[in-house]
Amino acid sequence: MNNKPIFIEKLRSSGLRPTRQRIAICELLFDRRDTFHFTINSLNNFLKKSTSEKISLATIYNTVHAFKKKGYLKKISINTDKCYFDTNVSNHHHFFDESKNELIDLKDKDISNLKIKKTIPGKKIKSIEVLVKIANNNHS
Amino acid sequence: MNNKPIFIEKLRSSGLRPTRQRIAICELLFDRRDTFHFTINSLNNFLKKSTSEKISLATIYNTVHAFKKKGYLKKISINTDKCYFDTNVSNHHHFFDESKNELIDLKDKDISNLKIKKTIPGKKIKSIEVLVKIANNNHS
DNA sequence: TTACCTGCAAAGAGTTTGCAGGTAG
DNA sequence: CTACCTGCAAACTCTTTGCAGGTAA
Repeated sequence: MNNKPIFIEKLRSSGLRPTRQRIAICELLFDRRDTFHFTINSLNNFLKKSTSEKISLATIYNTVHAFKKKGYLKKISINTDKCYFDTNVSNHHHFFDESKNELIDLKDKDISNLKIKKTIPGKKIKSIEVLVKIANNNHS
Repeated sequence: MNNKPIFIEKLRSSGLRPTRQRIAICELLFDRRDTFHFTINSLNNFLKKSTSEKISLATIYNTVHAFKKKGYLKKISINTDKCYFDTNVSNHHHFFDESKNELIDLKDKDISNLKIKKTIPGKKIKSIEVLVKIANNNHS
């Protein structure tokens, strides 16, 4: 499919100029049905394969951060030293497969209804994230 | 209170030599009723205040990692670029106060019973962590 | 005495920044 | 033409490592 015009419009309407690099990143990230999880480094590798032209690391950082600021991407925390990003910005949870260092989406319905019973005066809840770490059965 | 002999014994029984530095770190981390949350950097700052002698950063890293390996500390993930550690190694969850960049413990009873309904063949659950981000009411 | 530990400084990994040249509008 | 964007390299932050000297047992 060719969604390039859609991405150009998406960028433009966000106040981001639709440069070749940004369009290539959009195509890689958003031209798919499933959620896409990545680190800057893995994104760089994917881009090397999908685009003939080289996109500098700095540009990838810039673009990912711009997309995050625009709400197109979400940052996810794991006890790993890398930042993971997720193209699924809706409220959802994750499996983290420690055997493969890979994130898997969990839908809301995959988790029993979650209620936080404690409140802190003057503070409001911004988000609730559940991270379920998994590993191969034969793992120690 | 003076629990130094207890810490010396704790270290020794873990196969760690009870050096001045390690004892000072033990006293700061474990000589308290409450859970203590810290980053390497904040620990360094606390140590500067609590101990007259300087403890090098490398030693703090070594010691914290040794303690983590021994199960005395736990690493916690947050969408922040720093590593947080927790002296409460039991299974529990956290508030992360984005206004103060501060962790607060959530007891199991503070959260409704959590069930993961999805399974992945060949994988088993290693841990379940809930992170509830909070911020001041007046925050944007 | 010997194995282990500490402190320093250098090296690494991941990320950010400054700036000159390039490009969209 | 002008503001914005890219690529490079240098800088930065956090963490790890190598090694010489110090310390526990």
